[in-house]
Amino acid sequence: MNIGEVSQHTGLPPKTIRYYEDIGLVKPLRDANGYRAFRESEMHKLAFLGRARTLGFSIEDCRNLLALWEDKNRASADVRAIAKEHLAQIEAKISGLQEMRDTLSTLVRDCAGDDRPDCPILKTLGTAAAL
Amino acid sequence: MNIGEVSQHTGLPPKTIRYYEDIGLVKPLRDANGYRAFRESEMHKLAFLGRARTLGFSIEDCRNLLALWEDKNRASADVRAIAKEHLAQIEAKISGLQEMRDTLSTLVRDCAGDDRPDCPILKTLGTAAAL
DNA sequence: CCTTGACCCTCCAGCAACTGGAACCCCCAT
DNA sequence: ATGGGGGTTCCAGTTGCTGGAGGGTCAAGG
Repeated sequence: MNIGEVSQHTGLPPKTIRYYEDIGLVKPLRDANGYRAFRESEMHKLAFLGRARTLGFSIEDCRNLLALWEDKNRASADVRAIAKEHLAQIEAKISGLQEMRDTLSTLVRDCAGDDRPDCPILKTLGTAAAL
Repeated sequence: MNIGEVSQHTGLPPKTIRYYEDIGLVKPLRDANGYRAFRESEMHKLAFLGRARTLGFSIEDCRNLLALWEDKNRASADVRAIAKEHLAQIEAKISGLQEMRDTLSTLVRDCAGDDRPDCPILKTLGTAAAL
């Protein structure tokens, strides 16, 4: 399978697939002409990676998850630990963003948004320690 | 004021302050010895920047907000537009993360997390199209 | 006067995870 | 042979800093 076909099947752009090869996540064979030749198994790995990435796992997490995926003797606890840690990070990120959102939406609500120069948003950014 | 003092007052690391000068957000004077000499106004700008950044505004947004802040004739509508746009992006990010969280927490919940190799997390990553 | 330590300076490299572009090769159809 | 749509490599840029090397400056203490 050429890179284009793999790209279609996995939804990953060719650039990304090449990048994943660069950093050692997949190791496709090569045709005589130098084209990458992906086996089914490589494609499945890439699909796996795509899904793990949409769940927000870092590349390093993906590398570990992939190794566990390939390891028939792995303990599910290992996988779970990675996922839990990641989940905690996501939750932290969510609450950080929610705080931002709350502050910002208050500011936006209080801002007339007209032609006058008076603006609570700038006022807050200029003086508030309450951020 | 030297950079260290400004750093203390604003909470921004010196490296960051130098970086902000690099990209033209502040323009401190220089002492004879080459040290940056910040005026009050520069420090206020940096404090402003720090707060805008904790609200998640991009550097480019900050640049615009700063210009508006300095412009006594600005219309609050301009500021509000930037803030609203940013708010929308934050909300998009939050809901993306919430989706991740929901999927992940289901997976983590369903994973025994013991010594056995059977793991619903890897199973899902390996096969699910439902991501 | 010299040293020590805490400042400060510049410049270069690197992080994450790609993405864009240049310059080139390859293969098939017309 | 020519055109178009693959593929290849390598280099640079993105965002917003951060770390480190290698060096100058300043104030205090011996």
